[in-house]
Amino acid sequence: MARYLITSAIPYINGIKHLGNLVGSQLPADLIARYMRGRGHEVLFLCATDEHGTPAELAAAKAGKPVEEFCAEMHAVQAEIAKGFRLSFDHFGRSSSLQNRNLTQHFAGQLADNGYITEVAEKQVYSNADGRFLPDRYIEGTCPNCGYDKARGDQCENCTKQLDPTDLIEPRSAISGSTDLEVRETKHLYLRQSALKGELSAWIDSKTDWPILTTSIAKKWLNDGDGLQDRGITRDLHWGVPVKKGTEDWPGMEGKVFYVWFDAPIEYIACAAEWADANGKTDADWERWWRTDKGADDVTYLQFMGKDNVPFHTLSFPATIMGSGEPWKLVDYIKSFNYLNYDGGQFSTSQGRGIFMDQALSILPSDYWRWWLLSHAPESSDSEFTWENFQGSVNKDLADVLGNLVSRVTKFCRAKFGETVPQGGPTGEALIAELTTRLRAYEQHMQAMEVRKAATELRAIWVAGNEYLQSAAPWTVIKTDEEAAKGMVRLALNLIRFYAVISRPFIPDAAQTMMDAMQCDDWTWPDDVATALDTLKPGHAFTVPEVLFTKIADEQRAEWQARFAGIRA
RNA sequence: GGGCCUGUAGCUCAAUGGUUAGAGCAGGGCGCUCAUAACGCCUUGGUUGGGGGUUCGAGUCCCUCCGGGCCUACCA
Repeated sequence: MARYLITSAIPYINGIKHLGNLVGSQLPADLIARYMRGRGHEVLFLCATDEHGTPAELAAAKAGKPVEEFCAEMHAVQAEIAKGFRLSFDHFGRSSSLQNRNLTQHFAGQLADNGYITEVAEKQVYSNADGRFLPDRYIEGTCPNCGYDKARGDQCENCTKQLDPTDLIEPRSAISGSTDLEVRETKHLYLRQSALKGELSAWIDSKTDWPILTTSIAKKWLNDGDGLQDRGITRDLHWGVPVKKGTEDWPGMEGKVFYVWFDAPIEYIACAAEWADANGKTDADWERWWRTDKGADDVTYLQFMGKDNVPFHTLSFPATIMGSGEPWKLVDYIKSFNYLNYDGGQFSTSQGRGIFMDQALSILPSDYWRWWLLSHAPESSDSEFTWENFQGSVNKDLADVLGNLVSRVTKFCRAKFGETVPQGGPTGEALIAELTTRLRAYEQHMQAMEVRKAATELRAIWVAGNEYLQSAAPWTVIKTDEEAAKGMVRLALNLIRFYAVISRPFIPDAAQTMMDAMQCDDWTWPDDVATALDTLKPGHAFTVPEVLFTKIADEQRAEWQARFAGIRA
């Protein structure tokens, strides 16, 4: 038995995420977590909400609530939706937790002690009307290059020219519209990533099996221009982890907080501590997942994220760990994803375009979404959601191939032999051979985290069941050889339980329904297919389940297509 | 501007430089009647974005052009 630490990129607190966010991190992480558990491995699967930063402050203000209250509410909302999608986190934490505050301050202190922190005085735009410093992109004005009047302080969206906020003509606050802006000097802490460049490069170079998407982004940042740059890790905000050097005050840093991207990955660690605290466990219980000097040597650590998160996970966070000089576990494999597009354009949180997680669950059960999203995961390039494709996949794969198989087997048996597994002769050698080959391929794809290929193989395994029934034809055989027909049906009933076990990572609810119908609770992974298909013995009672998957009708599809075309209400 | 990814059948995708470029869906035909009008079998469909090059051999490697996308360090 191996041990797997699995983390999903932590979703930002601000609002409900769309299906593109889901398929890029939480969902594939859940797939692998469930699979590894199914294989009998010890798994700690962690996720959290990323709560600090300017957008959270602004959203809270807009909602007329204290930011702490806003975040607590949104965390509860996201936790509920995660449950709805059956995301099997061992703990769903919060980056604003006390554990993360302490740990973030601890790391900063370690980094400072080891000489990896420098203080930099810089000039930044301050808005008197808003009473806050403005990040570059929160300043708008006219582009000096093309004259576009909604250019942002970091870049003009119209002509794509990179800008400095002071370049803008007639700059104004994007928050209040105020033009009462001034440039102030402020001091910030920088993480000296440049001093760790060699170590980071060697580490990245050693990861030859990582997705190209992951390593190419890391190498770009390492080698582009002057190489890896130091990064500011503090901000002039109220909402965040107060800047401290361990437990000591940090002179000159009063009133400042750490940058969200400094404390967010540390939450992966703090979340394990939250998990321990929430479950009456000791420090040793979580440290054995994270400290290589306290038992984490045999842990394999897998991270899942969208491509926009890659620089922070390949460089900044590892730099934090390396620079601490402490034996924290570094990630072993980073699975990164491209983006999911929606009907010819992008999913957009700000424009409310596409399907959001709560909306998805309001129209169809989670398994429908899980299956489509995972079997179309944007692994090698951006992929595209269309309602036609979704309807086709769900109806064909889930309803026709798998759902109908369960129906035909259980109903045939009930009609001919009653609701118990019949006694019959041996059968199905060819099927067992095929399933064995395909199951091994499925396992390899899951181990390699090739999500699409795993889904394809799983579907082929379902199809094999229909092929078997069609060629065995118990409905014909029963007329001349009842014993043989009974053997076929017994095998087919066992096939349902077998499918429940191996399909559970993709479609946990349907798997549970299938298992319940077989009145069984044996989720043992089928290392030997022949043995697995002999689990339900003659005389074992079963029930005919409700239809596993209802098909999506054309009218429904058209209605949803229209409903989600425009702006989110 | 720079870097990276990507372009393969109507659609969604496969193919360590090595047989005749393969699957699923959609389309066509046949079979079956247990089943959610479901299932199975057979089948149509390709100048691998264009052009050039390297090689005994290129979807794959190189150059170039065209299209799509992402990143470019103070959003997260």
